Amino acid sequence: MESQKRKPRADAVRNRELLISAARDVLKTGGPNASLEAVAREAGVGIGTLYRHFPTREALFHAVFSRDLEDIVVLAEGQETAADPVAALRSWLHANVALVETKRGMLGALSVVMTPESKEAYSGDMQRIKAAVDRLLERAAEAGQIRDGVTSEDLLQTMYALCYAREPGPDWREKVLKLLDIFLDGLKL
Amino acid sequence: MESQKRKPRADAVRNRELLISAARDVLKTGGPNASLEAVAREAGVGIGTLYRHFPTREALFHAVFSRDLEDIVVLAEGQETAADPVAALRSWLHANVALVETKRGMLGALSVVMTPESKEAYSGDMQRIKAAVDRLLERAAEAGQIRDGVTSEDLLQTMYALCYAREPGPDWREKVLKLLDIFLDGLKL
DNA sequence: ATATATACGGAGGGTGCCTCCGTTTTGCAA
DNA sequence: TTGCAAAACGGAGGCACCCTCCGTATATAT
Repeated sequence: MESQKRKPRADAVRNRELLISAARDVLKTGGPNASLEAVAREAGVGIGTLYRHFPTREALFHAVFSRDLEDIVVLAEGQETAADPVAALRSWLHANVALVETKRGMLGALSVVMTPESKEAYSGDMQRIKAAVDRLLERAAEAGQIRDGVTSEDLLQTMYALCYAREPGPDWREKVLKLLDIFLDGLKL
Repeated sequence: MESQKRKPRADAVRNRELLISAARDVLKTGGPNASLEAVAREAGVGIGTLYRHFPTREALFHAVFSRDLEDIVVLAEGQETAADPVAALRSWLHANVALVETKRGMLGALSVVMTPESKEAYSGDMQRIKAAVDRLLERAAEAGQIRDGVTSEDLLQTMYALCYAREPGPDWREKVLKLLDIFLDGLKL
């Protein structure tokens, strides 16, 4: 192996971190169309540096959210041994909504995640989430509690769609959960 | 009454129509973030003219879609006398999805409709749609076929959310209808 | 200490947003 | 008709953002 690699430069590592952190802030208020130049300014680096680290908007988003995605995965995997599969599903979805709520800007930004172009970039995390949710769905279907033929993708898409449909506001969570629960009820049988 | 009005200028009327027509084309391919300057170019008028006729992006969208909204309203009002309220609801929603499908660019653009800022501009058409759908919901609820406490806004929001969640593709309609039907099933009881 | 691979920054060219205002066109009345 | 004021036109201008490119700076390895 010619893995005679140099150690990564310290400034590069530092700047990357600064950018992610700045992006987190800017996305929070600016949503998915937030200005990347603003991110660079906030991070105190040149715009060129931003683009070198993250060639596309999606790449930056990915870096910002991969940790949050991690939380979601852990949550899903934690539910896998729960007694009531449907309740587990519901509970995971609710937790998920709550997470989206706290992240605010993430709400809009997450929609970017679901677009086909970025599917590839996210494949790693998404794969794990999908796998976990699929196991939950399968368990519930086997227990005869929900219809089958419903994929984790269906469920995730619906959840994010409902989150995304409504502007943040005082009754945001309440409304989203209401619609989500109706959907879950439709799943039963 | 001092309605001593001048006749509206011919060029103004003509340009307005050109703009709407150009906007329809540009939105079809460009989605909700399409360039307004492109619309003006396409229409062969100056950008200033566009902004004079339509002070905001929403105003332009409204002009473009008000005819389509009209179709939807007529559809809803036509269902009001149907025998089975739930079937009527489902049938209207399906027709609605089909309409969204044919309009393509409308898909994204419609999301603009649902944002709070534009609520006012749309109040006219939206009021009629909501009224019609509310009557359908009410009938179904009175017949004891669906839960109550669900508003037309809930339903519309969900439908548009599901339409919007998925990129157009070969199985677009199939998937959207699947999810929508699940939701409707959740409504029953 | 020096070389060189790496990374940095920001100028530059392109596009879009929206406003403002000098110029043109149009409807109406004389 | 002609004249004129109201109404509409167009696009320049100022600002922000996007993304690329490349001359300059710097960290690592020898």
